[in-house]
Amino acid sequence: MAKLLNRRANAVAGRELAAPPGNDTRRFDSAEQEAYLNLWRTYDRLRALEDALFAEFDLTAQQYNILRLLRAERPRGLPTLQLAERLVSRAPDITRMLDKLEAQGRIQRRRGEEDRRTVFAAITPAGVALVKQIAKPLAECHRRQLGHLSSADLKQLTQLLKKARGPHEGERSQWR
Amino acid sequence: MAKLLNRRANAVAGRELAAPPGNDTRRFDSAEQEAYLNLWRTYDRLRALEDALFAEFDLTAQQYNILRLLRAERPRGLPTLQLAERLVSRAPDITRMLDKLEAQGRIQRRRGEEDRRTVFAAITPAGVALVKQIAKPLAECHRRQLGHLSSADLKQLTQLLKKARGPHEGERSQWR
DNA sequence: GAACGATAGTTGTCTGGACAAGTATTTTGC
DNA sequence: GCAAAATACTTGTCCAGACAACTATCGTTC
Repeated sequence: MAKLLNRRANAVAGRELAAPPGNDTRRFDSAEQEAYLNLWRTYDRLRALEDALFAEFDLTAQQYNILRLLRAERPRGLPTLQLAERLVSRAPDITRMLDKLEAQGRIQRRRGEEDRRTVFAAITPAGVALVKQIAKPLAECHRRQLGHLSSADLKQLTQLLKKARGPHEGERSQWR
Repeated sequence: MAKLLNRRANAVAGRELAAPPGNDTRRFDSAEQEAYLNLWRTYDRLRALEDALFAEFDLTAQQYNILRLLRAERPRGLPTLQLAERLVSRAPDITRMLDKLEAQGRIQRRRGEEDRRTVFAAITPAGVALVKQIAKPLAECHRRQLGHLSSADLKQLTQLLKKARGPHEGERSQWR
């Protein structure tokens, strides 16, 4: 796009908003804003890759994460709201997400026996099979997403991301 | 959450999935996956803060970004699709987003004169006033989001995020 | 042990995002 | 210079996510 972008940059030059050129922060109001918008953008780009893969299996990223968590909790499963807490992003519609997975035969639900308010969700053999089937293409997808980063970069990125959200994780969060 | 998490960790211990403990990667299949899920989670947490702020002004984050971009392109504005390209995350429904902003009096639209297929969107004085009004609380929000990171951490995080999405930005992207 | 509040999900309903098909205008090929 | 292809949106329609109100069950209090 070199050409197009340059044209645009020129078009803007000389306007009141002009900021010190050669400064990467010129389009941003602060370093915090720049970091946040880059976070958003990077998430959006990488997410698009995953979404395309999951779509092939008629699944969403959140649904896959539910199956992943339930596979680790076999065979008992987890109560609905505990499951929701562990998901990557908050899910006020956890009930309906589980409805769909159940309709697809990928999970099962049953009332808790001690506490009849709770509903345990557990992965079915079909669900496990699906997770297995996705494993390899998903690993390849992760490599396409981030495989170009060195191991050190990956580690550092992960650390910085944790540090960035640190103050915003609840005390009880699984993500602390 | 220390207590709760430990309780759960114990509950899981001894199950088939048990992995080398003391290893931060234990819940993940690869370093790439760990980085990606941390990206997703961090985005989700920080985003929640911004959303709450924008909601006070009856605005979404995407809408604000539209106004921000248009303010930088005063007074001419931008053709609809060029605007969509520059947004942080892709927006197939750019038309309706602009519909709403127009209905709220925050932008104006007019047909292009040279090319009557294009529609230029430009920010109105009311839109500019709104952006100004939000500026201060938003800057505070950004400080709450990421103000706990050092300047060096912020810079490094931004750099790593750019590097991470590098191969996934189109040639013509504004975000290269 | 009945009443009140807390907990665990579920359902109603609205908004926003996604894909695809449709319309108006311009550019291209011959 | 006209038909066909490309461009720049717009509209139809569906599905996912969000908040709030609702139901069922449990714990607590007196």
